[in-house]
Amino acid sequence: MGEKELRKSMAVFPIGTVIRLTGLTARQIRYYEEQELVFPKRSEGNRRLFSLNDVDRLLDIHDFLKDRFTMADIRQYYALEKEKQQRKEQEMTDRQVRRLFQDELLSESGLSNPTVNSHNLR
DNA sequence: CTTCTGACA
DNA sequence: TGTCAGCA
Repeated sequence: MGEKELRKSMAVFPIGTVIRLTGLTARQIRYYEEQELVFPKRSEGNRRLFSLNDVDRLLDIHDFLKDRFTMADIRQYYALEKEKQQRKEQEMTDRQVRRLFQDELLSESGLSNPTVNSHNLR
């Protein structure tokens, strides 16, 4: 995760700030969480802490609801989104594994190390 | 003063 | 979804 995504995922806003940022009511925000559409973190005092991503998601949820989608519809939508991103993450790790494997083969065959290379080439 | 959970005249 | 109660 890049530092940019990291900042967007930092849970730091109390519900009051989110209310001003989204125009939604506390009731709506808490209800969306109750329906497992958003998962804000909690402070030590059990206060909800939202991230910028949470704010975006709340707005998206509200739009979906406005377009008459059900809570279940929205939950499934995010479930699919999660699977897609997990596939991408898996592909990335696969690439990393392949790269490491290739590096090992190149290293063992002495074709990647310039120092050893110039030596073996006599 | 702000937020939280639970409940419903 | 609004709103009020009683806490923390």
